[in-house]
Amino acid sequence: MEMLSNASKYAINAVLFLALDAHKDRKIGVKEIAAGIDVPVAFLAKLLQNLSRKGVVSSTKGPNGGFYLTEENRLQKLLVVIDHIDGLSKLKECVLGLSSCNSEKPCPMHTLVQPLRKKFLYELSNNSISAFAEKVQKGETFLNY
Amino acid sequence: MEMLSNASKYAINAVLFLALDAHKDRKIGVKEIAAGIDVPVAFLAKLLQNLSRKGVVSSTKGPNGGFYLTEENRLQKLLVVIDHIDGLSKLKECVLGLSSCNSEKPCPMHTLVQPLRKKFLYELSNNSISAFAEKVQKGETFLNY
DNA sequence: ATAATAAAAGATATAAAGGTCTTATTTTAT
DNA sequence: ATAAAATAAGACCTTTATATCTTTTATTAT
Repeated sequence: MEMLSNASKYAINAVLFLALDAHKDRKIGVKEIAAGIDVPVAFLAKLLQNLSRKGVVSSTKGPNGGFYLTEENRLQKLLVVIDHIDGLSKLKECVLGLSSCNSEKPCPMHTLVQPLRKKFLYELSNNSISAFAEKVQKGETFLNY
Repeated sequence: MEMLSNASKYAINAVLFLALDAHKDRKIGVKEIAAGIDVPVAFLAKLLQNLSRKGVVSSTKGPNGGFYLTEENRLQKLLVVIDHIDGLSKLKECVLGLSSCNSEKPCPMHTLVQPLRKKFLYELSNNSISAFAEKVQKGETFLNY
């Protein structure tokens, strides 16, 4: 159940950090973000550049530039972050690596794992970045770096 | 939800293969196992040596030697295989990598992930190697390599 | 005893993930 | 226009996981 690469973890943390702290007129530089979420700055820069190219986050260069989220960005499901960084294939392959495993011919772990994965994917593909951020703003969940 | 390393996947496959096909008087060499489950033979040899040292599987050298499972081996929970290969720490750390995350101060993914992990760990720590193998023998699950 | 067989052990190689550093490029304020 | 600030891009380095190869040790059958 180590589900996410460091890359995806960092990216999700950064996106939620931006959702909470950044706005169109309050852009945040990668150094500040990296310091804020305690991850390697150059590595995070790469991830944010990727997400920016894919339209998951927004950015502008130059003085007072930085990363931020538009309304459109915020409405995206959290799963798109994982999708663009790690891809979803690993989340869907047989847990034992069997190519023949499926619901008709389930491997010995399939009936255990399949419902868990389904729940995981369902929640992350039905809740937006905003939705997760709001749970933090309401004090229901926490991001203490 | 890529939960297991290749090493753990290979090891589980090998252990279940042994549970199904090997006995005290029908030991199986690593070449045959690796061919049987379609994994790299030298890599699998290392894994089985580890598991043998830890008492998860049994082995004897020389002609007619090979790997097999004793009754004692078979009664162990499947989780011990993962534990000895990958360790369990990764299965228990915060999915977002936050050291401060716990049930009192849950991260935004904690309430989703925690029950899934709990279920996963519960089943693997309560069902023996035999139990998983029997589901295959009964035709309830499948191992088609 | 000896030869053959198979695991055990150790050294080495390759690939992928994680991470850093340097050089553009774009934007803004002066 | 120019300098400064920040992202973008590309090359590079390190570590871990994956995988292989060679040598040693133990066991068995002859």
